[in-house]
Amino acid sequence: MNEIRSELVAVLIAVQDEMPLVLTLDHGRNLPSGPLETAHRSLQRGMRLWVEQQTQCHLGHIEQLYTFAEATGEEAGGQDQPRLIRISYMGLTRLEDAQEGWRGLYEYFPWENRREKGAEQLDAEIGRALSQWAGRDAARLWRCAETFGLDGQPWNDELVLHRYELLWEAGLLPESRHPASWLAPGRSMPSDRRRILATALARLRAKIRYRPVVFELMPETFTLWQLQRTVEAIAGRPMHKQNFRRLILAQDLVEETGEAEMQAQGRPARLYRFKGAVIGTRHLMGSKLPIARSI
Amino acid sequence: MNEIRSELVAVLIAVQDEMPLVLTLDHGRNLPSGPLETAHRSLQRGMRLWVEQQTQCHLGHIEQLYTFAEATGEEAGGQDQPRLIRISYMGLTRLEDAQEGWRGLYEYFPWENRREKGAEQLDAEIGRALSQWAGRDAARLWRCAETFGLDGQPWNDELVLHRYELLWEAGLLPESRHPASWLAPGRSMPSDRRRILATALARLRAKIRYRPVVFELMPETFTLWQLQRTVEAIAGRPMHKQNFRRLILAQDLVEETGEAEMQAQGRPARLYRFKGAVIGTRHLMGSKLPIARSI
DNA sequence: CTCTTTATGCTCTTATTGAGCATAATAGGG
DNA sequence: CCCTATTATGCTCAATAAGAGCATAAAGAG
Repeated sequence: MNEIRSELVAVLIAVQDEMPLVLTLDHGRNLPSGPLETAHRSLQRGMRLWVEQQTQCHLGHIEQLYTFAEATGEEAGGQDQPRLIRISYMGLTRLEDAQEGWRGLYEYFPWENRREKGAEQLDAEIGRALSQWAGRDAARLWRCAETFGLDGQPWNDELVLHRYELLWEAGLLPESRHPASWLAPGRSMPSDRRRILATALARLRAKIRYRPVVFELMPETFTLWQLQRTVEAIAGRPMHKQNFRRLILAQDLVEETGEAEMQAQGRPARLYRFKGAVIGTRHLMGSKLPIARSI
Repeated sequence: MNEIRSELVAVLIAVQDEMPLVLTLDHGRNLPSGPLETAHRSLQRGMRLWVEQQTQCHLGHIEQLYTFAEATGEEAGGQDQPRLIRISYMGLTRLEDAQEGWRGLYEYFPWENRREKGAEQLDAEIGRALSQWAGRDAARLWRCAETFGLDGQPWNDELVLHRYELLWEAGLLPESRHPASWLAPGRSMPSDRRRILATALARLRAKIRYRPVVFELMPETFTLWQLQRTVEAIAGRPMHKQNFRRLILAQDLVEETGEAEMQAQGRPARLYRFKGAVIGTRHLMGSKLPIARSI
């Protein structure tokens, strides 16, 4: 049995101004991390207390992501010995107003944000670089097409981690083992931290489809349009407005507050609140969303 | 930074005679576990090598499950210090013939196997015990109904872990903190090992819906009926035969070998093989299955 | 040859999803 | 006050997918 250092890594996610944000340190180059405390009954509980103490954010849904091991100290290689275990967690929170350290998640993964027009051009550039890497290797070509929705393949928004790993293998990231000359745009992070971020986004996109965790990112009351924009922010792509309402309302997840929100223009929108929170059974209720897994 | 002991725990799963099996030690009371080796590039790779060396099983799909922490040594309590980290993995494998140590997974979770008639009676017993625990607490009652499909609620086969935890809380398991007089049937395991098993089954049931991992549990060639029985073994419930074929064939996941299997009786069934294996892109291909998430 | 058994093919009904048109309620400008 | 721009909400229709059952095919047993 070996002696091993260990730490918790937290990926805290919020949504503001229709953009997903993540809490970072060191000018966006690092993620919050801290020592492992098992005094509290469970890792998850320890994680929650630690984060809430450090950041004054109240955490909603918490989810363990992945445990990484790293050969640390003596420059890795064939060394058999000392190492570091990193247990990563994702936590969702509401952000009242602009705060220190929160950065746009898509700064790290520009290709994952497909809500605006710029997407096609970036796709083309990445596609070119990938096909250069793939060469004539059929398996590679197929994998690129499936992962990035090239050659008429549909885009699957849950493949965040697959895409990150493919770019890494293809040498298109600064953190790749052998970086190519052309690099994909986007802010990088040292070590495997950006990989942890990718894991978090993938998990969140998957989760949001079938568990009502979006509401953890919303204010107490909200309009259906705000809810939709939040879901779109996470899914990274636009959805059909009327169908979104239909699905949400059909599921009996929300109830009207009776009030309406006045904006600058247009008909006022009704305000809703999440029903599940009352009974405290949100971890069980489903929440289907009209995000096609692929287009 | 604390010094922490750590180990890998493996949940190896196979399917034989239409029953899911798990590799155990110590007469079914323990799971294989071993030291953590990070010499190999990644935990996952280390896990694979270690398992294949120990068991002579070739592992197909491998998936990290969860990392648990445990205050070990001085009887836990408010102790702040030494502890053990358990990183659990699930691995799928093919089993040629009967081998030492493999036990039926449903021996540990009889209530998860809903393919035979006995299900209703067990449901009723568990339902009674649960409603006694819930008393007049509305939230508890609601949770029991949702989790175990009581009071007309649909049964959701992915809630394996939820059900296990609910039984634990309700004191209906030997490993519960305060066991009740009536206990749910099923083989138990010390510590949190049965919880790890539940995590594995939940993850497998979820995975099998959208990634073609079933094929890792199948022989090279198989009939559609065998495939269906394997899926049913994992999902724990029966499915509609004709619709199963329709869905599988529509997805272009398998191809005919041209041969047929002769059984004792009836028309011979065509043999198929999994197509994805050839290109090695199985981790991307979808595989929708006609298991309704709930009935 | 007939009956039993299992495999396979096909249809019909019923959700569910995708897409778009139509109407309602507000503000602002003439 | 009326007209227009703008956003919210309601509703319909077509395309797809899912659930359930009947019908036919191909084998062995008697």
